Amino acid sequence: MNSLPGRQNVTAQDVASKAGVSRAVVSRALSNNGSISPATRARVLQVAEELGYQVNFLAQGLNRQRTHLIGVIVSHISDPFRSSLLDGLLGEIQRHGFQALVTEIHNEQELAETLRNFTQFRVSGVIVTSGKPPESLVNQCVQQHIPVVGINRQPDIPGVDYVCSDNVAGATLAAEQLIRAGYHRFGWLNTQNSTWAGRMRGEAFSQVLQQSGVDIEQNLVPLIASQEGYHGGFLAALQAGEGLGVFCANAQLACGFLDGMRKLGKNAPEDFQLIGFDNTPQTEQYSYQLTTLHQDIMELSQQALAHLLARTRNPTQPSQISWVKVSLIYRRTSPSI
Amino acid sequence: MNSLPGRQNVTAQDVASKAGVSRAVVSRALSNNGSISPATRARVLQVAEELGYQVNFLAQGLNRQRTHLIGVIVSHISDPFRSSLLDGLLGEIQRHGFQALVTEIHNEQELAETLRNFTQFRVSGVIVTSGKPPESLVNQCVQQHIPVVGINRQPDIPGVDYVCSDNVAGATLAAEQLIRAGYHRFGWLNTQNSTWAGRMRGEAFSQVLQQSGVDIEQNLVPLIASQEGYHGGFLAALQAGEGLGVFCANAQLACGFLDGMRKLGKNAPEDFQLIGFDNTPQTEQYSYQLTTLHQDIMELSQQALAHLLARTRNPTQPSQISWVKVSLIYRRTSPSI
DNA sequence: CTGTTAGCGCTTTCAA
DNA sequence: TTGAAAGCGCTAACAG
Repeated sequence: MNSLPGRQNVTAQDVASKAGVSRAVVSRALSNNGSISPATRARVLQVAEELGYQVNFLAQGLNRQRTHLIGVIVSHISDPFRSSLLDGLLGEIQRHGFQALVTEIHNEQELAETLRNFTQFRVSGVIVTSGKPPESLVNQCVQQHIPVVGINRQPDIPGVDYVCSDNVAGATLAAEQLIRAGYHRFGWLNTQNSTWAGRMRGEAFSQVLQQSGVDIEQNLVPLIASQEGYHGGFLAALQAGEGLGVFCANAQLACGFLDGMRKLGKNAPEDFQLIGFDNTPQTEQYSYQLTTLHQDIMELSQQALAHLLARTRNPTQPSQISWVKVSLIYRRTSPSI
Repeated sequence: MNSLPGRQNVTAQDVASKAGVSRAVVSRALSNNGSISPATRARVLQVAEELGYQVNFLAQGLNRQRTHLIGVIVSHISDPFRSSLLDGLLGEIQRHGFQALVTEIHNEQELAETLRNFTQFRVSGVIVTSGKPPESLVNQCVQQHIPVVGINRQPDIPGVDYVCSDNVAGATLAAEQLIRAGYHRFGWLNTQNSTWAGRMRGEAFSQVLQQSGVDIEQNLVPLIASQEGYHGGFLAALQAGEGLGVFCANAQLACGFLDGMRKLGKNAPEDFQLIGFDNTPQTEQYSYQLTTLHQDIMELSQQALAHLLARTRNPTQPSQISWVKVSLIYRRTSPSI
């Protein structure tokens, strides 16, 4: 062995020396970029292996002006849907040979800082699953040819691609199902400070009901939770009247609402019906069995990566937006008819 | 404005030129490292601000041989406890001014690759929440002075620090509570391929029972789930006999078990009692109200970071291990007496 | 096909 | 206190 014990790190130069070639050849051998004879290539690879050579990504990135890093902006990852989405995204990111730089934000200012930090690492792309990035910063990314894609965000920044679940289709399925179940009075459950996706679902629900002849002034009851998540839904149950067909903006609110109603001695589907959104693992559990709209996380993740890669190839192409199909999963709280 | 529109990126040289100083001075101004007169410092900072200068982390890292990145190895992040832990870790990592490189692994081989990739980015530290890193690779980290800390891992690699919830204390609390509740027959629910932490909880439970005079051959029933998570617990309920005081390795199994029992028409605490581990948000919900051992995620995360920082200062110190206190949260499935 | 060379952008001795 | 200069480790254009 000629690797000294205290040796910090083996570099391309070390490999070059031992293989009797120049640094450049080593670079070519490892990146199969630039011509090199199969024989030397093999020899270099062999030596690299022996020496346990690992490319220094910082040096590489500094040169290429780009790393194999993808920045992911998330929030509230202990929320089941969000952690499932992150799960899906990480899978796709890694499948494509990237590594994820994940930052959890708590407000828009952190989002801005994060975006800056990402560019300082010369990431290959940014995925935003939470918050709304300031347009000026996004433009800086665009200028630096760093693709940005938003998931379930309002698609309104030029140069950014979006992938969203088809909220309108989802709301339509929900409305139709509740009408089919014979309901004439409806509830729409959402938090006070809803995301864009949540609001969109509510508006579409209302619109479909109206188109079906429902007097929404009289017969569509807004149930506005003063806080997010399970607890918000639980408390909102106190506001709920009798015999509603309820559509809910997300799974956590829905589970909370269901439990809140149970505490009041009412249950679905006997006393009301309930359709949630997201189809998180919890909604399937025996104690909930919530009828819910399934968001296709695999598809969302795949589309997100596809957009990043496409825009890497063609940075100036017009903003793309894909709507991902949702499907209604019939369970106990609003059974199939 | 003298920043050209198509300008790729403003560098320290740009700032230096405009401020009429050398690159070196700019570096000093921004890192307050090396002496510099307050006046020039202020001027440089001012100019940097105007030009919107951002340090190139790749160049910086290449020089310093270290980035402000911390690698985090996770798995199954859609699991509630794991996503909560990741949440806590990200919070701590960011609070200390680092960014998280998160990789989800599915087997030990991916773990090894990930560890390599982390070192290729010259991370400041590695946190392992899943899997068991090969000792040889960890040693390479140690040699390169990259601190490694394991969370809830078996503490057996020299040079690695560990932070673990106090499983023995938890199991003891559970055993005592079930005994206090008057049980003479007990169940221990775990998955077939358990983590080290899970096994440890089971062994401690058994031991405490034995010390309390329970004939564990006769009266400690092992309930071994053939799969992980909620579903595993659900199916395991079929094996469960009557009138057991059950302790369970984690929250997901416990929720599944509870639901499985309910499906069989049995409920806690009437027909059996159940104590889980983890205190995930779900265990608190109205439909579960699971008595459970709380893992202090904030503390786990803080200790993990503390170890990383300590070892950064003193890379060769002996392996440290901190046991984090757990507490029993009394809820319906095994009420306080 | 291979080697030489000139950087990528920053930090850090070492003199001045 | 400041500047010059030597890298950190790698890539890519250009000759040979």
